[in-house]
Amino acid sequence: MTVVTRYAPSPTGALHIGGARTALFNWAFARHLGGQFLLRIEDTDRERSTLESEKLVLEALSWIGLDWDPVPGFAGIPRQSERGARYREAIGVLLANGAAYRCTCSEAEVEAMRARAKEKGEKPRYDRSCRERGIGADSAKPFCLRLRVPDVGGITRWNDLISGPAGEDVRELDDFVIARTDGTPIYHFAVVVDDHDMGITHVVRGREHMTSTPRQLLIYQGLGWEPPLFAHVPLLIEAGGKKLSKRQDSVSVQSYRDRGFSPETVLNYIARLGWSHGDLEIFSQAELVDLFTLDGVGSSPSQVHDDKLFWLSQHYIKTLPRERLLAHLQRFLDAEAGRPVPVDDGLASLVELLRERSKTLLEMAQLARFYYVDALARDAKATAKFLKSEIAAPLRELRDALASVPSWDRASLEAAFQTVIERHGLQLGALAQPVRVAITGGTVSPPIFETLEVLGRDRSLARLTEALALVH
RNA sequence: GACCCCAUCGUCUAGCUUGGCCCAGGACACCGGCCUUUCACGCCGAGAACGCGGGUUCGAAUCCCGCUGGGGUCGCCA
Repeated sequence: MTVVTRYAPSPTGALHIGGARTALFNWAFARHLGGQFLLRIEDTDRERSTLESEKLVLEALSWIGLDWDPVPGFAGIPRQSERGARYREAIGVLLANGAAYRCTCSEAEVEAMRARAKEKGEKPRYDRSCRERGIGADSAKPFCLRLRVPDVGGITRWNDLISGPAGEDVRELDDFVIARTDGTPIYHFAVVVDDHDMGITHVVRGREHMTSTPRQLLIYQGLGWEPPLFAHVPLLIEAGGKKLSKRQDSVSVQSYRDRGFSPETVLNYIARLGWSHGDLEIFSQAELVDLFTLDGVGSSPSQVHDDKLFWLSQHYIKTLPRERLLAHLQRFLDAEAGRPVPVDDGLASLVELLRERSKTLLEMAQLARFYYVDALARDAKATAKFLKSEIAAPLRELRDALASVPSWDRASLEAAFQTVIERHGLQLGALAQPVRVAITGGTVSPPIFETLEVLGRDRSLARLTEALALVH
């Protein structure tokens, strides 16, 4: 049997990391087994769904490296908003076989019922008053459709692929609405029809859907369909312990990207949130496909915490192939400079030197600033501390020595420094720091010789001269 | 409130199915040290957890019960 999974976002905002992780698990699970991974847009809530959100979500998914398969029988990605006729058809089946009935209770009435139940210390629910009234399609009052939940028959059960045996007594369920007064289906109903029509074999989704599984099972039953297998993934929670909210921009995939994390980093990070494979920490996309199984998924919720994220980020910055790193970096370079920054050999070499010094792409672009910026802004504190009058003479001598160095390479630069520090009885650091401030504007950079080498003779000399004027 | 779920270092987790190899392993973070022209990287080292209480057993992180704590769900939202 071919495994078919799906991710079904509702396009009501950016994709957050929890959604991305659910998508990843579905994707990796399917790919590992050589199956299909499908996408579906759940936009039955017309008020909140937008095309921009949809685009954002799709973009985020491909950004972390997920791809999806075409859905047989559908042109493009299925969207619930376009499946009205199919839902009506399925509703007709339920009505015909008595699994659903019409209810004319108003919202106010239902609310009152719930309040009453709550007072009695019961679960708030609909009291089934329309159940046996046999209301027809010709009813004068507007009606919605409710599922007739069997009142005998005990417990709905399924073997959750992550939680193990699960189920709920049907007496806990009320006759829930499956179609609104306007005839449009409610989520639970649409999901069942969609999953069935798309041939989904495994539903891998967040734990928050656990309690609605019995209801969906009942719908499958009413329709006479075989339900898929379910796997409920533990929730992702924020540092405070609460469920990640959809409205939190800080955890959107987009914002991780903007903070300078590579897609490799984000993918690896979310993979390890709730899933593990022994002691391994680093996983490429291919390794994930290779190793991902549902029994690697834990059963308790995980906090989203930045510590490991930074470590992973630097790991990938250190190890990514140059081309890929530069491709990731480009947008940060451009943003920092406020114009397109061409990556020449010097900048490429600088990036190599910066790999071990940058935790994020953003940080890397900032550290490289001195290279691609026209007018260097020198840090005031650093200037005050290192460009002092006593360094004027050595600095001037160094500049002159550098000006006449035979070739601009590490060895020659080092020789020039050596001569100056020996004459003045200085430690290398005593001269290197002022030079660093002179040519980079700050106290932090790659080793001084490499930095000079990368900057080139003309610019280095010019900046040294500039700095000499600032000596006080 | 009702129902459901969860519970190992600060964080992510291994171990739990098939009790002993676990006075609990790895990783991140933190702290200390080494290296060092700044910052990093790297290397070495330290501290740090089985929520509590009962069982069962020769033996429990692992099995059972209770408690506590945390979370999720109870919509004509998805």
